[in-house]
Amino acid sequence: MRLLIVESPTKAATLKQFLGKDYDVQSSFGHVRDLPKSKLGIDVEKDFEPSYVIPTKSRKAVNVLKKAAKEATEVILATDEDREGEAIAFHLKVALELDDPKRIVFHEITKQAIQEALENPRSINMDLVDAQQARRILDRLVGYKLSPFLWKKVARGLSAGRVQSVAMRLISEREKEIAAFKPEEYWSIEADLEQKTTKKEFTAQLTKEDAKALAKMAITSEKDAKAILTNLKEAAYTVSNVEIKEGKRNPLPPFTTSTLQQTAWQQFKYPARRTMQLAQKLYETGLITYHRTDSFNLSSLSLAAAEKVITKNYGKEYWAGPRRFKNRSKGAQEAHEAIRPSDPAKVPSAIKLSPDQIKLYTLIWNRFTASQMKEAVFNATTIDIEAKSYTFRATGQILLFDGFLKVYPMRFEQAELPEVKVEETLTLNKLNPLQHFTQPPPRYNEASLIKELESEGIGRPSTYASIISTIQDRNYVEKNDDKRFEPTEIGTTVNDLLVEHFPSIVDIKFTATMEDDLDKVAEGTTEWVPMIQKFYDPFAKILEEKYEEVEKSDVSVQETDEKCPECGKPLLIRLGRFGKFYACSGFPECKHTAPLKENTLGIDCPKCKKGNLVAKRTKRRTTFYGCDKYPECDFALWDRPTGTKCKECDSLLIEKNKKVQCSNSECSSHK
DNA sequence: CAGTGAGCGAGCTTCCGCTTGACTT
Repeated sequence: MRLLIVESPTKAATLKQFLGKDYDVQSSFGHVRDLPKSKLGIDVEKDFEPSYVIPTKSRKAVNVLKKAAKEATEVILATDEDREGEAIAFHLKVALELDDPKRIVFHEITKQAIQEALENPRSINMDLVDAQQARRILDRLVGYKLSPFLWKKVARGLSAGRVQSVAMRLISEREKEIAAFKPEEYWSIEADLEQKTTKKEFTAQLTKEDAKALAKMAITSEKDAKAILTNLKEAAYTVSNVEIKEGKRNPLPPFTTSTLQQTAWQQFKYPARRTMQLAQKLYETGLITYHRTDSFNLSSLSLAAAEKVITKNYGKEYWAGPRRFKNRSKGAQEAHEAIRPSDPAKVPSAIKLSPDQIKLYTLIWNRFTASQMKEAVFNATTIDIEAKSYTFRATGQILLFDGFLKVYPMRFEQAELPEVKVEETLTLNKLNPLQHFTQPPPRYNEASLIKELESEGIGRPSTYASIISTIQDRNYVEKNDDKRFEPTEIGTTVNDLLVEHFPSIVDIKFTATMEDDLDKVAEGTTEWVPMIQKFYDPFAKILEEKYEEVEKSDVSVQETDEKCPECGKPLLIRLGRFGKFYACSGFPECKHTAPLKENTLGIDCPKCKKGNLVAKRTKRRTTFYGCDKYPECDFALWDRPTGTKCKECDSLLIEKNKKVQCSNSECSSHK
């Protein structure tokens, strides 16, 4: 019996079917050894020697694997072919006390690919393992050195890291751009025109004055726009150019983790976490390929299956021939295929699952199938019309062949234009001046943040969802009513502090530079210890200086003119983990605290009559409304009070599911 | 349904990336 170890139990089960009775196939459930959670675990004085432990979570898997290894004639490590996979193989070797395990890799789960892999074993690539160790150690040093700095200088429980701090910075900087943004007025002018012979109407946009493009015409006020309208009085509208071109639109590549998360957000508003939970189920059920991937690769088998499905369901003219896509994103490791249906012949309508799972499977199936379908073809018409010194332009497009759009619809605005000839004059029905204002850049949502992180090579498919959780768990950001991220006070404070004092760490390019260095380690051209040393020495020195230089009171304490209602000493505004609050300067003798006035609702507490109601959060981040005199008064409501009282019982009215009702469940008007 | 702060000492918070359940809402 030979033992073959992979990372995922689902993959193990699939492989078992291919390998038969002579093989025991087990899974490691990811990494099996890691740095200890409760301390740094790196001896910075001794060439950054790491002390790895087997986390309690991995203990069970390691025991099972140890036993299986003892019974096996041979152990084959078949973890993923990337940095992390190689490191898992190495840690398995150590944890299972293996002498000379075979190391194999395969990219497809087919009989042939597995056979080939088994015939070409190699040993563990220690350069690649070292690159992973360097990555792990650097992340630990940054995270476990900077976080305690924040505890000391801002508030306990905060955190910083190579990835999360840059994600936070993106959000923070976007907010600053929005705050600094000054909208500028501009105008456009459109002409409603009509062909004299057919009476067909269409609209054209003013694009030029003489040869000057619209942007340079600087129509920045109603006065400017009106001046043009005056100039155009009694002008003749003559067609000066007609151009008809055939356009093509190509399908998008199949999904990777990041594009699946983005699209599921755009189409269904699923948070990344939810998408991953659903995808996990689909993967375990055997319906889709592995869902944590950055690769667009498609196996030959899947391409052959796509041909069959497309010709059968849509006709031969919809089959594009096998289409392959290249990944251009930074830091892609491509250990897996793209996310696609395991068996494209399983059309979504034949699947029996929960509605949410079907929705996601359908999306994955459509995207994959469309990626192998013919491009959409359309006619694009451009008509230029001259009126005095001005040029107007009308554009239209007509779909000639839907191609992949049949399966994966994308925005396509069909617009038909009349058949006009050069020098033909048109009737002007109306000129419409339209006022616009330039818009600030939009705040990030889950989709746009993941997109930005991926394009900078920050984070990995397995971590995008957790990055989003982390910055919310730390109260650094909140989702607004549009589900877009806004920084909190504590988030802004931490970001500004890191940007000011540790600019190189929270530099958006930091990860890209690190990856270049890691590549050199993986190639064997650089040693990992000097690489880390070169980073750590200046970092440790700056950190030491900053412990001296930065004063906590400058960061998180503000003085006020107000007096403590309990003891009369001056009140301070302190910044804690959950935002700003009033605190007595006489602490610890006086323990008075209160929420900021601007956070209260301006509604008196109906129970103690002294307090004011304020929105608060539970530990699970759900909002409730309580008395600001807590703990003296424990009045609280789940739903937002309107500020008016019930006519029947004098209790507060609340807003529930967009309807107003009485907060008193005993009251006859409760419902 | 409810936190946060100071300073003394204890003990604890914290990173990223690989993988699933075992928990409870």
